[in-house]
Amino acid sequence: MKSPIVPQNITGVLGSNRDVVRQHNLSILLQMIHFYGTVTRSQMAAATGLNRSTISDLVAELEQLGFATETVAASASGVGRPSYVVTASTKVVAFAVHPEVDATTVGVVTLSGKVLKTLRVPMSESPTSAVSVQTAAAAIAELKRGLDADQKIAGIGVAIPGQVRVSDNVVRLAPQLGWVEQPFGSMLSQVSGLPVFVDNDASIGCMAERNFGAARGYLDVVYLYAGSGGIGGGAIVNGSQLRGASGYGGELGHVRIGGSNEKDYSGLAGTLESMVRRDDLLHVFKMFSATDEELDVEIQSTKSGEAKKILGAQIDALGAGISSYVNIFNPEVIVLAGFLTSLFNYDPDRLLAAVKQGSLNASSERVVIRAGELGADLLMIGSAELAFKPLLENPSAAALSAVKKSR
Amino acid sequence: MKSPIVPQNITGVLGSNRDVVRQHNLSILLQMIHFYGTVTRSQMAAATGLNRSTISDLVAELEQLGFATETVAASASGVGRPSYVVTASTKVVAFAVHPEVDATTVGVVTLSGKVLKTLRVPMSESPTSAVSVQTAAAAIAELKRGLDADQKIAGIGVAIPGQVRVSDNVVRLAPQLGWVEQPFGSMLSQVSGLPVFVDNDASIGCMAERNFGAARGYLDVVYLYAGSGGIGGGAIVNGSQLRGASGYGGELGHVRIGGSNEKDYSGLAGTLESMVRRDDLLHVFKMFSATDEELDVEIQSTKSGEAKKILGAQIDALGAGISSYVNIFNPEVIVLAGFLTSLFNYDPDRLLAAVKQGSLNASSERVVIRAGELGADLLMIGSAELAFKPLLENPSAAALSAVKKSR
DNA sequence: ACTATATGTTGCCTTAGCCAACAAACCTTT
DNA sequence: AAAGGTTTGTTGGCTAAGGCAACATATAGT
Repeated sequence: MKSPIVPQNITGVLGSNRDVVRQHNLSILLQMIHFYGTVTRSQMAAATGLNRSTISDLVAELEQLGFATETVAASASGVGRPSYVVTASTKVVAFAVHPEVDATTVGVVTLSGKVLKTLRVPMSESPTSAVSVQTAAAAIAELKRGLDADQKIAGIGVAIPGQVRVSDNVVRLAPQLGWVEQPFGSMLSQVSGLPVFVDNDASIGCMAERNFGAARGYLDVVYLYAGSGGIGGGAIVNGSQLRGASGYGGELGHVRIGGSNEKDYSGLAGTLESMVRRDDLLHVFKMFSATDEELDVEIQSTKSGEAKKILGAQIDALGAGISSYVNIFNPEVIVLAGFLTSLFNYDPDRLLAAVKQGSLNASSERVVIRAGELGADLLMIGSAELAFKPLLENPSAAALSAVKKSR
Repeated sequence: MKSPIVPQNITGVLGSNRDVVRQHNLSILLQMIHFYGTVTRSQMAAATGLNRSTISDLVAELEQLGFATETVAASASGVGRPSYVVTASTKVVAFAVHPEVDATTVGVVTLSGKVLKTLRVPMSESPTSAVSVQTAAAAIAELKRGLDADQKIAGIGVAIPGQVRVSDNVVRLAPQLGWVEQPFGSMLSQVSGLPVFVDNDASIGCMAERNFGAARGYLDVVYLYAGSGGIGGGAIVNGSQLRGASGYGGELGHVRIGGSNEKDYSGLAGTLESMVRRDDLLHVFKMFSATDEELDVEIQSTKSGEAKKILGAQIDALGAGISSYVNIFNPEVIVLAGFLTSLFNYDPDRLLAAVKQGSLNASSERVVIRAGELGADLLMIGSAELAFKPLLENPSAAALSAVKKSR
């Protein structure tokens, strides 16, 4: 979208006034307690540069809004009067939804970042979007029953294995699920009565690892996830998520890295996804399906020459792909997830060598490759973040839904 | 660099106070007149949402700082009292420096975006960094003599054909010039007594096209420039320049797109730069050296079958590269510069087809490919922007140097 | 117990931007 | 030419968010 060149502030307006200052400061403090879990008032003052009295006032407002809780310091450590400890409220929650071919997973996550509960609803066949919406809505209703009456709901975040137009929450294409142009967001919003935020699963994973996991606090991150459905990616550029004009950015699996004519799940030839395939490994190990853990055991213990050959080729291809991303993004850290972790662990030196070989010296000299940390909670935490985002950006304007108890 | 997850504001501090508001508003208004040249006070009020009286006050401060000039409307158009017209001062200038193998170009650019004068100093041999610094300093001294005594200098911006560590203005590697680890910024700063800002030429070109040229106002841009020294690139992600952790980001020419073993100027195989080579075209046209204009004439008028074959292959390779960038960045616009413009114009349909073929449908559906607009002034304007940036971000704290007239 | 240190609280102050009324400059209509 | 309508600039006073300084409070060390 065309827009003024001048940077806008958080309100989307160019000018700042006192209201914007207040909003910004509330937002900063709420983000601090959200991301770090527990922060003392003195830490807040030090980090923000704001006056003690101002912090006091702001925290009081956050508490009144129901987002924060103040407690006296549990254990006093150090000289001086102990500072109050501020914690994110457990009374504010968001739902997370993750539709897959064989199951739809739904969870409740608190503003304090804790996954309260997850429900995995197995599917006998790949669900249509309508079925998936019904399934999700039912699971959410079920989870709602487990909430207290005084809890507030920020909304629903949805992680889709496919391309999502973020502006209106439409799934453009999810090859595995067979969805094309499905307005998942409005469908689920209609049924649930809650605000819904939809995004690509790998983008969500990237953001979650940046906010709470292996890439925590880094400003420039490349994230690669590989599962049975192919390779997805995400990137953090200068601290903000790479989205692109419509939200389709970060498709790092669909980048051409070789001359091969082998096609990937989206029909593109010679891409990273076409050369690093989970199915090829399952095949050589004669497995029909396997969890990442089961596959990892096979990979790390294999004695098969053919398996070693395939692993080597996949590591080289992954290295070539990563080296391109090193040249493009000059990231500080590259986070690998899914079975890419197994490839990395199988022969880290070979992967690093392949990366070095394909990238410019200066760009690659300080880059770190590591595995994702969030495991099973990754997409639950990440999807919930989508719903928390508006609240974090403007706490005093947040419109939360109450939990209506069914009688 | 590791940092708090919470977004910082323009001061680099987390908290906002009244000073920050003032700084932000001054910055916004100065950016408006800088980028748009001439803005009325009523336009400012409409764009920023600030009150008329506030705009009046802010503009008065900018005028007092010497950055803006207010004039009564030249031609009144429309009902109502005509609004004052605010213009960027021509009294504030920056120098631009562009070292190349065969020449060093130096220019003066005003805050209003006008290139006052350029000096091209031809070189008999590729200059060392020391020689280049001396040449640039001499040219700057020469240009200074043409300035008025009441003009102020913001600094010097330098565009380097190579990788630059932006944090300390060190040229890490400039293959054509043969420079390795040259602290060009501090060297030139020492000699000239002015603040110096160094960056990669393609990154600067990208930023210039975004601020003043073909990508003006877009939030997501991919820029590709090809000259005799290879292919450089840049990207704008969500409105801000892709820099990477150390400033080496955006090396879009060094991304592997094919299985070829042909190496590029940085020794990497199968990259875009290795497959789209200006030299190959010069060779087929039996030219030893040529300007982009001369080469373009040959390209558009050639009847040679071999030339057509090479052109076709290069267009396909360029299309493959662009399609990767479409998948990665989901940009709104792709700007081509240097002789890539000629490739595009030779057969736009073929290039577009190659891009479509290699990219995901959703990502490529709205992307526009166009030629750069800024021509010869590109790097002068862009480099000067580097020097203007601190001033634009914090007008009231800007420390400008006076023009000391030699007697 | 006393001191040093760090943090919370309180009341007052400063100031950027807002507001409303009025003035000024333009266009249109009579 | 005068009157009315419209838009913008100017002025004086107002509002409120954050700073400040003094004091209160809670810890550690001696």
